[in-house]
Amino acid sequence: MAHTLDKLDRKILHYISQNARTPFLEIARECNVSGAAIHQRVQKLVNQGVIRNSEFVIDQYKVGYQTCAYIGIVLKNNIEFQAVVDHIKEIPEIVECHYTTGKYAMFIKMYAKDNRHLLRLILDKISTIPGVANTETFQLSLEEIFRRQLSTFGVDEEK
Amino acid sequence: MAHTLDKLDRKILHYISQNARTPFLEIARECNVSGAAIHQRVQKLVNQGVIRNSEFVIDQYKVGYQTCAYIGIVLKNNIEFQAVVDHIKEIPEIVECHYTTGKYAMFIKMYAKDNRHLLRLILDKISTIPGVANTETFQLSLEEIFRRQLSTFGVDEEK
DNA sequence: CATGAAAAAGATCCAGG
DNA sequence: CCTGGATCTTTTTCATG
Repeated sequence: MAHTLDKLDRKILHYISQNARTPFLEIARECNVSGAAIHQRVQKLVNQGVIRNSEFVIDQYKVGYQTCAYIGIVLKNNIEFQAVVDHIKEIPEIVECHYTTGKYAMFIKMYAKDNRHLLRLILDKISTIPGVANTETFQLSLEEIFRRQLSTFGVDEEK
Repeated sequence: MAHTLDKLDRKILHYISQNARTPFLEIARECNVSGAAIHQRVQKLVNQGVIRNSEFVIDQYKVGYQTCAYIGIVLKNNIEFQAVVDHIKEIPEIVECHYTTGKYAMFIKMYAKDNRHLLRLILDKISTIPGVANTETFQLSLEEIFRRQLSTFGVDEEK
């Protein structure tokens, strides 16, 4: 299940997970291997699915989305999750969707332009999905304290 | 505050937010402009802070982190947030940290290798931070339903 | 699996409109 | 703010150890 990553793999992940445009040759120099080696390793990691994709991270606040919230969703009894997920997926403002154990059936992360927009999305788009019993909103303050990627890639597995 | 993005800016953001290694020349072809134009636009977006950074997205499950949780944190009265944040930042398994309004003072996202590790992190690392009154954990199921970036960049602002 | 060298593709710079 | 072209950098391929 968990892939075995050696030191070089982890070093590569460390660099490219912080900056997807780091030149492979630069990583190669840091690691004292050839550029081709980095290229082959990255290729392998992509094939193994360890690397999912790459993306430029956009500052949502600067493109007009001033509000963000986590929302816990409680479902009615005997509801088929997948049907609800299908509806969730149709709402572009929702950027993450997870199943949870405990209090809520699902947990989502959603952006909105402002508080009014947030309320409209919850009342008009989410609460009206068949099967949704109720929701609880945890509104995040405008200031995101930090956001980063996990950087302790499989430390302790092998050497 | 919110930057005005025209159609071309949005198209560029659309492509590079899905794949940070999309060649600019390819985007240029799609948009019927020169490669230099894309280059200049991206530069501008970076300078404006609309583009924050780029990253390769790692599959945490494949590198040994089987568990993920959102955790709401309640603080004791009269606690200085920053001191708590400083402690939070020291825990590498925590990948997001936000202030929240309402029930909790803060909301974090944290990865762990397994349930035992998760519990250890909560009890030994988080609960012991001076000022933390209590925490509530929403454990996410192993299967992340989806995760994507917001793709409706400032739609409706200008043309 | 790594290497170095060669070929192909892309990024960056710049003068000009 | 765009363009085309020159130039420099990076990626990718491949034969070899």
